[in-house]
Parts: sequence; C-alpha cells; structure tokens
Amino acid sequence: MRRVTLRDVARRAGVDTSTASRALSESASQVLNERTVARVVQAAEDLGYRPNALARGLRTNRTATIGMLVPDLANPLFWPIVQGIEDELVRSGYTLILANTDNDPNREQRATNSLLELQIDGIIIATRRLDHDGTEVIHEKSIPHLYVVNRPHKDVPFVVTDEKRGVDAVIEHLVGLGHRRIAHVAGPQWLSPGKARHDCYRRAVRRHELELDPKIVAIADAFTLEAGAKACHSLLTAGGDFTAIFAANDLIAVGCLETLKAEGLAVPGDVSLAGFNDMPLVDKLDPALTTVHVPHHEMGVTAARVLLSLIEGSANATPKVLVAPDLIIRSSTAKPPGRRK
Amino acid sequence: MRRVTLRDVARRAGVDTSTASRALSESASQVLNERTVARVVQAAEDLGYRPNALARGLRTNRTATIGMLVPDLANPLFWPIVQGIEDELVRSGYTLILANTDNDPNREQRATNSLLELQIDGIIIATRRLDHDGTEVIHEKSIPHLYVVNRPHKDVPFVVTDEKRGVDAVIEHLVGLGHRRIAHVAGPQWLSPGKARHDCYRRAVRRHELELDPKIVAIADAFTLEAGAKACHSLLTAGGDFTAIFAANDLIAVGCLETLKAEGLAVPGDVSLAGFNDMPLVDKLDPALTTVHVPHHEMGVTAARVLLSLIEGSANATPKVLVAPDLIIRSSTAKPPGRRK
DNA sequence: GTGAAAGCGCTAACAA
DNA sequence: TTGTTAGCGCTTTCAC
Repeated sequence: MRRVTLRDVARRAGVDTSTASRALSESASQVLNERTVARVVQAAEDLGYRPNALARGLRTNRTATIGMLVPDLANPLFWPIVQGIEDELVRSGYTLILANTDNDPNREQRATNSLLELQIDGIIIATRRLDHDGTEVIHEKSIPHLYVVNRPHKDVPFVVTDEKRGVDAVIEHLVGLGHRRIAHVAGPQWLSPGKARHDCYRRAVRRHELELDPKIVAIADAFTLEAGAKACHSLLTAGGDFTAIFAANDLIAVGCLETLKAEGLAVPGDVSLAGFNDMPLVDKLDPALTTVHVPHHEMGVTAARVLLSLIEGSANATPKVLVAPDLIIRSSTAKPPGRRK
Repeated sequence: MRRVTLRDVARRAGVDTSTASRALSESASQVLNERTVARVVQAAEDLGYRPNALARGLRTNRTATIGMLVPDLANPLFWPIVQGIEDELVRSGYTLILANTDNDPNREQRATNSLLELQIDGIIIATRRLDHDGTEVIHEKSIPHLYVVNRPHKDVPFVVTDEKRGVDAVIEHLVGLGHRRIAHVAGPQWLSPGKARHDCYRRAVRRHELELDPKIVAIADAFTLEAGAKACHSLLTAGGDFTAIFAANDLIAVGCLETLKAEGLAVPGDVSLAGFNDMPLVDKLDPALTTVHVPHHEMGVTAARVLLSLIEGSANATPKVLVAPDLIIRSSTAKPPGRRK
C-alpha cells in the first residue's frame, strides 16, 4: 500500500500534476476552470490524498512549523504558556515542535540544531539560564525568534513577565502591612528569574528605606520545595531578624512554609509569606498563599502572535512586551506581630 | 546570506556531493579515505553546515520525528508523561512534535492530519475521549502508533495506567479502615478514566459485598475542582449515607474537600477522602490527600521505548503495558466515625 | 486555463 | 575509494 502522491491524484483526474497542485491550493485554484478544480478535489478525496509537508517545505522554504525550547517541562509554570502558544499557532495553521532542554547547555545546543534542521519558520525560546550558548546560532541565522518568560539580554525580541512590577507589588503590600524587615529566599542566581527577583527585591527594599541585611537573604539551590525548605532553614539559623519572607517562587514559598511550621512559627501570625507565580493549589494550602499571579496562558498567546507577525514581517524589528503580573492577596500575609519574633 | 548546502561543503572540500554526504554519515564514512572524511568534516564546520532534514526525509522516508496527540495541555497529568517521552526520544535522536486537541474531535482530526503530513515516523496518542474518530486514519495508515494513559479499544498497542489496581487499592484501604458506605464522585463518563474508575469502583464495591447505592454516586461534569465541588454538593443533598468518598481524580477530590469543609464536615473525622493521580501539592493540603500515585514520567519513558521498538520492528505486533500505580496513604483517610454521620 | 520542465537538498544504487 | 545519476513529492516559472 504505497503512499498517495499528487501524481496519483492528477492521473485520476486526468490532468497534469501542476494543475492538480493548483487545484488544491486555495489561491492558485482561482485561476482554474471550476470543473477541473472539482474533478481534482474529488480525486484527492477518493484517494485519501494527504500532501507531503516535506516536499512542500523543501520547495517553498516554508514549513508552517514553529520550534520551542523549554528549559523544564516538569515546571508547572510552562504548561499554560505552551498551551497558549499552541492554541494560537494552530489557529494560524502552524504546528508546534517542542524541545526540552533541562537547562542543560548540551541539550540546548542539540535541540536548537534539531529545530533548525527541521527548517522551522520561527522559534520561541524559554531558556532561563543567563548564559545560553546553545542559542547564539539562532541570532546569527536571523531566523525569526522570540524569548518568552525571561530574556537573556536587553536587545532581543521578547514577551516576558514584568518582574519588577510583581516584586514591587509584594514588597509594597508587606510594607503597607507594617513590615520593616522583609527576608528574601531567592532562587538560583544563574537562572534569570532568580537573579531578576533578587535584584528587584534589593532595589525595592532600598527604595522603601529598609535595611538591606544579608542575614535575611538566603539563596535556594533550585526552584523547588526542598531547596526552599533548606534555604528557609539557613535563614532561621543565620539569626537575622524578620517578620516576612518574600520567596522567589511558589514552590520555594511552600518549602518555607514547611520549615516555618516545623520550627513552630505561625504563618502569618509570626511570619508573613509571599510567593510568585500563583501555581495550581497554592490557594488551597493552609494558609492560602499570597502570591504574584502571572497570566501565563495569555503570555503564550501573545508570544505566538508576536512571533507570527515577526515571520510575516509585519512587526517592527525587535518587539518587546512586558506582561503585567498581579498580586493576589490571600491569608499567608498579615500585619507583623506586636513585638519582634 | 544563503543557506549552506551539502553542495557548498562538497565544493569547498573538492569532492562530489555524494562523497560529502557519505563523509558526514556515521556509517557510510567508514568506507571512505580518512583524509577525505576529515577534509569534508572540516569544510562543513568552516561553513557552519547544517543538514536539511526536509530533503533528507523526503529522500529517506524517515524523519526522526514522533508526533504526540495530547487532549489537554492544561492538565498537569500529562506533563511528566510528555517529559518522559521527550527525554527518551531525544536519547535516540528523535524530536517530539506536540499537538493539543482540547478533547475536540475537530482539532483531533486536524492535528492528526498535520502530523501525518509532516511524515512523522510514529505517533503517541493520549486521547481520553472514548469515541475518537480523528485517529482512525492512523490505524488504516498502519503507521506505528501507541496509546498512552488510556486506550479506546482492547486491541491497540498501549502503555496505560492499571486503573483497576489503583481503584482496588483505594477501596481496599477504605474497607480495611472499616468503611462500609463508600461514595464515589466520578469524572465525566465520556472520558476514558472517568468511565474506567467508575466501573472499577462498582466492581470493587460489589466484590466487598457493600451496597451499591446510586444515591452515593455523583458524576462531575469535568475533572476540575469546581466540578468536583458541585458534584460533592449534590452528593450531600441526595441524602445518601456515606463515611468516605473516592474521588475520580485529585482535582475533584480537592473540590470535594472544599465542599465538605464548607458544610462543616471534618475530613477525615466525619468523612474520609481519597483521590487519584497524586498531583503536585496535594501532600501539602490540610489534610494531606490520600491518593493513587501514577508514575507518569516512567510511563512516558516506557511509551517512548515501546514506540521506538515498534518503529524498528523489534516489538511484537501489539505491545500492551499496564503501569502499576500505588496507593499513597496520607491523612485524609481514617476510620469512620463511631456512629453514622 | 493548462501543460512542460526545472529544481528545492539530499541519499543511494550503480559504475568506475 | 569516489563520482555519476536518478529521484523523493511538490511548486512555480514559462510557454502555449
């Protein structure tokens, strides 16, 4: 059972393959005799013809596929983004090719090569590493590309979270509640959100004229619950005085929550706690987590749109979009206790 | 800046394209003069040559890409599976092409076509709908394929959760605790896991010689928290007597938890509650949810392996793998209260 | 309105 | 050991 090709269709319709090709093309079929088109369409249907995207792509230099580099598929953060991207791409007839990089430079490199070899029409990069060699090629090749979630440099096209806005909202909220000593459990500093939120935290603290005490900053090894718990522990043993913790993301926050509870500290009675991302179920914890909600799905949709406009050449050179996150105040933050802990 | 082709490489190395092709092929290069190979490799590197996968695929009828149909990217359940699949495929030099179907027959159909047109070497189908017309073509085309998570019929290759084992473990656990009236909040019956778990529940109840009371079974419209909360509500108003609830998945379970709490019922004091899937954070809820852990990542890895063996023809006709889930007992289940609620 | 012909970039018989 | 040749399936000028 051989594959049905355009030649087979043409033969059955009694026309040349070029005519069959035209008949099956939305635009080119306009030029043809109606009856010819009908005959070809019928033949194609009878035979169960399905065009070969490889041959078409080879010929036209367009594949209607978009590649995406994801650092970590296990991170719930990326699901709605990928979904948003996929949703929007499908609406425009594109297919998404996904490549997981595990934040590993080697895999990043290889994945990038694979995508490029597949002659994708554009690429969306969700790397979080600050040094990402694997993607340089993309810039050189001048293939339409877009960074999402985070950006490595200033001068690349991107659709990213407005980290500053999110962090500022958290700190302002805590300061508004009366907190003066706000600790930070940062994420890994070699990952873009880890560094960005840490920087924003420091600037916000300074702006509010609070003391910038290294003893109330801990850095988690990873954006995980376990790393958060460990970092929170070191925060407690460092002996710094604090009444609130701003955690670099929700998983770290939940880790902190575990540690605080284990140490007999009440949240928010003794210590207020805020996270970042608003991942599923954090609103069902006890206490429900105050966090920064990032409209990830929307971000994905926007990213896809921007990339498509880049491909069609209808966008300005390097589009830059900041997606505004919003603080969701729940019950893990409250006024500081009357006296210092 | 034109794309670098094999011809360019060949020209620079002073050989024919066919020789260049051989030099760059792992196997065929064995036949060539070492120095020639070195020269070609050097030229390729100098020029930044990257093979065109389209041309290669057109020629060889192999693309080293695998398609995957996912019903719902928003469902956390699928991510570790996708990750497992991706991890394993990459190890074998394959690339994953993802298509989200939203459980929509139309999108399913279109996505299937797209994948087939891209000449994928195999396809993994994660549909949950019981009637899925969109994928018939795949069977006809006799392209290597594999169902994952759930299967539509008996006679397809699959790597799926052993639903029966999971449900039996839950019911046995509850019966062991002394529960005699175990309610079920089922998932949508047109989705495979919804129906399967419901069926298994009924069989298990019968096996334990408990009463099969329709008043203590409610069906949620969707596998969501909200639908679970609503269904739990209707369970309560139906007036059936029960001391435990087996929810068809974790989100439904959390919905039940909300409703029970709102109605002033203690979990597990008044009612025990168990879920299915062990999604992230359910162990941090209050109470921590007893649930069935499905090794999703491992399932993905297995699925990829099986599909690859199918592609290489080294597998038996229709491989069928049941992945064993395990009951994780946490604090949402306990002995029933002394007297009926 | 339709056909003829060329070629996208690659691989693999077949020759030499 | 290397080159010659053909062709994968499609689109698109160019000619009629």
